[in-house]
Amino acid sequence: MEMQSNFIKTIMEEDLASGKVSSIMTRFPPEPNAYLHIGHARAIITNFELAKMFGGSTNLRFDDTNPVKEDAMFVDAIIEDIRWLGYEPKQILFGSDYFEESYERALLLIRKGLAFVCDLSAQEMSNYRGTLNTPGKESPNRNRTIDENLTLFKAMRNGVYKDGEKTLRAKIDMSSPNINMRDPVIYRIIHINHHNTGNKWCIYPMYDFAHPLQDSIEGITHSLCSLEYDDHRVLYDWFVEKCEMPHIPHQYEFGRLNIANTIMSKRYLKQLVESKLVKGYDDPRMPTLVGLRRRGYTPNSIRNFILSTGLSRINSTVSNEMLETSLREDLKLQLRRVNAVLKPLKVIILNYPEGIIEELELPNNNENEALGMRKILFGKEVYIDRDDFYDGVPEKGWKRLAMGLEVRLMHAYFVRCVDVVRNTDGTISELHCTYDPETRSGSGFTGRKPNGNIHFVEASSAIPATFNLFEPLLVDSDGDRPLEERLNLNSWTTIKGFVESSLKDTVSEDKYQFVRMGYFSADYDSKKGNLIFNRTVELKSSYK
RNA sequence: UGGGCUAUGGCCAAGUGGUUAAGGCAUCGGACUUUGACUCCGAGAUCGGUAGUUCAAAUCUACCUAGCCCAGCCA
Repeated sequence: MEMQSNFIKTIMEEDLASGKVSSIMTRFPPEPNAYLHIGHARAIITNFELAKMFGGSTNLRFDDTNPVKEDAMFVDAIIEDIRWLGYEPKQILFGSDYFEESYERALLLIRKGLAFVCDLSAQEMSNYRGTLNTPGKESPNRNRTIDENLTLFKAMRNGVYKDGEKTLRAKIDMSSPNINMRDPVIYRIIHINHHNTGNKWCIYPMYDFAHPLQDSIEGITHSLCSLEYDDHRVLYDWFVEKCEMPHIPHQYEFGRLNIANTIMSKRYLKQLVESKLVKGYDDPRMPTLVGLRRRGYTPNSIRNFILSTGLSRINSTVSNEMLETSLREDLKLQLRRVNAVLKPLKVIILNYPEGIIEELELPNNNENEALGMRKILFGKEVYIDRDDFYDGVPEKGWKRLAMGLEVRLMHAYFVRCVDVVRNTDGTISELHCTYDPETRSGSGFTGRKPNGNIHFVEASSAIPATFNLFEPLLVDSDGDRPLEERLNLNSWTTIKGFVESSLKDTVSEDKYQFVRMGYFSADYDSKKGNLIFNRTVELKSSYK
């Protein structure tokens, strides 16, 4: 799938055409403090695809300027996720790689009289900032001499002060209607071990200061971020200019992508994991990339999904069906279409000879010959899905089995239900059917039409398997209701059934289309002798 | 009477003054079908509102309305 036209692509084309830039360089700048989710996928895919489209490249840069919130453990996880999606960063870098240069640029700002050391406490600074409707007041320390600022800032770096005791602030405009311009803090004091730089630093640059510098140093041409940074762009440009950065990057904002009924906030995902409502960040119900992967989503399906949603300056919410459609389309021609019975109902074929097992040949994927043929078994006892039998008189239009009706067991024979055997409590224990040898698939029989086609698994060779079926974690999209009330208590169902014998060597992450049932992927816990499949998505169905 | 951003069918989204406003998802018809799948046909918007500019506007202007973001020493 090609990336469709969007405003950023247009900007890049124009910049290239006008000579404003000679090549495209983008970056994906995650903060290493959480697992990546499908929302991040939009940023990753957009940055990489856009650069690739114009022959440019993309850096992965960990935005690790706040050691109190970040953790090295996420670094490897994020790299792994990006590679899984199929992208290779030109370079893997850290914001902390630039601490020395950031410091030098801060010194430059001070020397130019554009930054000062401020003694205000966090609370005082908040009071001085003013409000959305009223201008702020200037810090009493705003007019310190350049020499004094230099001395103080160096002392900050040297660990003379405690956390929060002083900050370095840009000197801009306390009455600006844009609050970001009201003398923003650019360095704060944090005495804590940093995952990369250890205890080398006790002052850390703020995002607004660090980011434009990082972009400039790396030669980023188009720095893409989300809409809420729109108000920060003027500050971004201010730092690039005032710090006299030789390369001038430009920031462009685009909207975030949300999926209906899916919450992606870190706080929420963490809450789900810590309260054990899910089994971890890679729980197949989670919108994390590790969760989607475990569920069975492919990198290509995620990429196509993201590209199909387009890109604009609107925070959009698309339905989950778009993601599901991408998965089906990706896998449709790639996978073997095999038989699995999720809710087994035994069928005895009364007139089929005892002790005979025959082999039936069929295509692995009737839309893709390249996948070849395989054999399945058929015998006197088979399993069909309970949902394929209607206990009673079905409405007309029913296209499966019921007492007295005849259906085709796909690629085998027509069978007619002649008896329903029940347990003492009235539930069905097994079905008795008869088959018609003349209706063997491939024989060219056209004498009559069956009442539908259902799949089956031969009983003696069937391999027991566990199936995990999922529903959304949330039951509705009413964001105003408390989370606890929105949780779907049936989001995970485990059932046991059978798969055809050809699946015996299935290994973790193997994927199949189970005929009429959907796309499934072998779970990480699946192993020979104990097959476990996650249902990634169901097949579409017009049956109500 | 703070600032910024946005507004095209149910959900996304092309479109940047000029034939019947792309496409995808969803929906509803119909054909086909050894997956109620797939595939194939067909159906639906006058572009937030109003008033202007123009021979001509979703595209320009003004005003209005609605939604989102901003007052971390978070990113």
